[in-house]
Amino acid sequence: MPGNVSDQSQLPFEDTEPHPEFKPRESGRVVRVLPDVGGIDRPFDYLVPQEWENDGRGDALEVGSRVRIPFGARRVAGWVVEDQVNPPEGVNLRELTKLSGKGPSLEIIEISRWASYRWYGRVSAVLKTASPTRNINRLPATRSGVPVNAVPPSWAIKALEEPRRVLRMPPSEDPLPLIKAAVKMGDTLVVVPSIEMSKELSQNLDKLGIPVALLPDQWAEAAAGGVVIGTRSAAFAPVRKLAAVIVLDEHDESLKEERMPTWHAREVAAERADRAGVPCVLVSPTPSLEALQWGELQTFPKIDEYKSWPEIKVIDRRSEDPIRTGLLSDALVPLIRENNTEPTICVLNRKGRSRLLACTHCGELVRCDSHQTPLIQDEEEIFICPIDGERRPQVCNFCGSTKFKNLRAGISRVREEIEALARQPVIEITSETEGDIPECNLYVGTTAVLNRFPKASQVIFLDFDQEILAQKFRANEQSLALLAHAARLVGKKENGGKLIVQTRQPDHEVLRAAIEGDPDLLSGSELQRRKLLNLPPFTALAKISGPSAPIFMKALGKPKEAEIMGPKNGSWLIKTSRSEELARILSQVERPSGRLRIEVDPYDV
DNA sequence: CGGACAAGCTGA
DNA sequence: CAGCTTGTCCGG
Repeated sequence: MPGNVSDQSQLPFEDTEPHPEFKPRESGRVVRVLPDVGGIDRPFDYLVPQEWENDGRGDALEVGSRVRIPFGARRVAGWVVEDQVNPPEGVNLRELTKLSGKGPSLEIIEISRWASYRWYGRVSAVLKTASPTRNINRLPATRSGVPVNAVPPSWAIKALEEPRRVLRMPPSEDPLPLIKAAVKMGDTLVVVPSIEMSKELSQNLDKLGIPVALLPDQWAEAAAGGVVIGTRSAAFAPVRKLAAVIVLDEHDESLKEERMPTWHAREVAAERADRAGVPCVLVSPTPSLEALQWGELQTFPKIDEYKSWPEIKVIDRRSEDPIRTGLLSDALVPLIRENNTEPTICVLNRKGRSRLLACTHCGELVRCDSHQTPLIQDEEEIFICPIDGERRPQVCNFCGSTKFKNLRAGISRVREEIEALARQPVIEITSETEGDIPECNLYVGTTAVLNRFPKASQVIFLDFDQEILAQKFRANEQSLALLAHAARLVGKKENGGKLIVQTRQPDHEVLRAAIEGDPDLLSGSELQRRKLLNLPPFTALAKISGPSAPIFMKALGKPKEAEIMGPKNGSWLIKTSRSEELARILSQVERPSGRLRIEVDPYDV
């Protein structure tokens, strides 16, 4: 993970120096307010109403306070970002309208400004995530200093001894001892990738008598002090006196914000720890290359790690006849007919009834006229463009035939096939599946299916080559992380759970790493590969897209520190050797009006 | 972002 | 030229 952006001179708006010899003018106290309005990234000065100084609101008003302000013709919310400022000459100051409540502290405002510079975006967008969801006027009693009786295991103590620690924790190991060890040190921030994990953790800590503020709902409790747990946005959570920072499953993609600025919770959390001078532990069964670059790796004994990964059964499909067997090999049949106490989960990363169709008559692929992308077969008789949702009847564009064969089966069809082969009901689950899932022995779904079950007796990857051959530069890393995720559902080797992987590349390093329970088998070669190809974490990337992208790129010119690629499908890539350089180059361009998306550190190019 | 105001387009 | 759309500017 790239280092800190220490040069603060480029930050979105200038801090004026504190004013030791500040003289209150007759006109009264003036604060600088950043409006909570999309598209605005500049603070404005306001007068604090005279009566506020008498009724206590003046004392409550501080940097970070949420206020309402008159702004042009309307009233909007905003954050006080500076107190007791000397406004520029010749502006007619207006008065604050309302003190709405507490907001992010100066520390959080500063980290927000850093993040908006580091990932190119508006400060107000970040401050929004850092703010409570409802108005908070007073804080509850503090939960700091709750005694923790348990003696932490030595690995947990060791993990917290290093300022920048990467803890490779085997898939089925419990992170709770680490959190307890951190809580012994003081107020701790724990960032996790999913709501489910944050809830489970907070319940487990509650059981131990350690109360937890669960973000984003319990902002006030967090600000009062104690242990704070939450998903991505919790990287900006208030913590009273930060003593340690822990990021669980730091490799998980959901820790990255999708909207602009595209900040990564792992890096924000690490930066906070760094600024506070407290230890930061990034935990993962399969640490990201970014993390390995950033800190000191700590692992469990090899034998423990090996035992924590489940048994992995590889079904080598190279010798099979793909026409006859399709996605389901003969070796799979007895496995899906099994009945266990926990369900069997089949994973296939495809959506829709069918993903790739060809005309049986002329062999032409079914594609969208405007996007050239393969159309999805939805209900019978209809093709749908995955990009704009345009519908088209099932007629070949070239020869008018109405018969098609599917070259790659989608989930719906596979479900039917599995059901026939397994002789028992199968339920399909995708990311769109909502609500309670009926009880069943066999499920099939996209990778989203893994998030729906805490346990499984076996997880079957129907087409693992789809994962390892994906045209993404992180495909290998993501594939191993996927196996680690599944490994958690089926448990350790001694629990008897199994992962079953159908592949034509049984010797692939991703599979070898999982089989041996040794992520080093992948990360070593992966680091080399990335270095050779000049990819992150050895370089920094930004993807520029949107209608205003051409204007932005024109204004950017050709900086000599950057390599510019594109345009490809209307978007450009900017590559520099370091993220500091990238942030500096981007910040020097005047932002054009109109829609523009700048994705710094994209997961995929 | 959204309002205010200005400049361009349309229809009678 | 009213009535409407589209564009540009600006907010303390």
